[in-house]
Amino acid sequence: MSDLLDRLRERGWRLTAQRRVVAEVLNGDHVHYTADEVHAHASARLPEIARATVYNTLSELVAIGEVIEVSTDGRAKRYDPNVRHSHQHLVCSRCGTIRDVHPQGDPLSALPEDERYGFTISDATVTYRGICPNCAS
Amino acid sequence: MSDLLDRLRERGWRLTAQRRVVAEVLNGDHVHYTADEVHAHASARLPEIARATVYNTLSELVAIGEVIEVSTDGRAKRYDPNVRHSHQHLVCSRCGTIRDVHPQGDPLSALPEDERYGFTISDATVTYRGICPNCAS
DNA sequence: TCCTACATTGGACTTTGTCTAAGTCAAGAT
DNA sequence: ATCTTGACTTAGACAAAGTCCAATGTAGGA
Ligand SMILES: [Mn+2]
Ligand SMILES: [Mn+2]
Ligand SMILES: [Zn+2]
Ligand SMILES: [Zn+2]
Repeated sequence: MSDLLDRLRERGWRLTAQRRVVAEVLNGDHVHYTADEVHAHASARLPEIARATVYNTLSELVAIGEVIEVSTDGRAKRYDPNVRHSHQHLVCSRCGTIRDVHPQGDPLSALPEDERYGFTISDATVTYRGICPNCAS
Repeated sequence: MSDLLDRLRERGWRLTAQRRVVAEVLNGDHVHYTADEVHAHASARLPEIARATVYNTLSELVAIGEVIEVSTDGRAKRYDPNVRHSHQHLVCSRCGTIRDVHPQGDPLSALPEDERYGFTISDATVTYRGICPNCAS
């Protein structure tokens, strides 16, 4: 569970107070915050941080590959610091809770050649949906 | 390739001029329009149709299961009249073109029991991403 | 310490979608 | 054929999520 902040320091990323708190918010397992949630958490530590800065920082983290953008529904995108192991997501249809999952096998190999339409395919993302134990009870 | 309009008539759906043109727009293979695109196409036939009516109609079509809502990116949702055969999507990362695909096997069986976190899983959607032949050349 | 290229800010703006109150109409009943 | 009525449509206000910009601030190298 290498810390996002550590990874950024190693890269020699220009480190401002704002970028630091954003990186600190994006830490832990199964973390999938929206930009607004990141802003809310960051504001607790650095009240004057601007919404635009959170968006800027998240976009840059995604661009350099240190954070993944996840859109599980048609709502706000979520930001995921778990880039170490490629993974997929399991989402509760009711409350929106998200868990990281690691399905076996390669979904890409399940797609027949005659259905590739000449595309150069680079990636397959899988989203599992269901009801979490909390919402079921 | 049963026509969406036919399916709606069979259901005894209240048929207005507005609903008719929306259903006519959502016809064909690999059709995945955004609400705005549906509105644009519908306006060509019925200029006074309101944006809200398009949204209302699409929501109802989704609710009764005659159209599927697809969100491949974090942008606008897309509406898909192909509900006959369950399918997945192949998306061009550059131009956004979408093709229907039918991968082999059940992605659900690839998810180990110990990674289900007590969820009752009902569905798995797969999105393949790559560059289409048009964008590659 | 100074400089400056890069980061931050607040607010306007855009895109996508929802909501409501008032007007219209499809289709069953007479 | 006309009436009736609940369902449908409309315009525009509103909301959520995200982008853009010109002015201002600052991290980090010289
Ligand atoms: Mn994740
Ligand atoms: Mn489709
Ligand atoms: Zn839940
Ligand atoms: Zn393309």
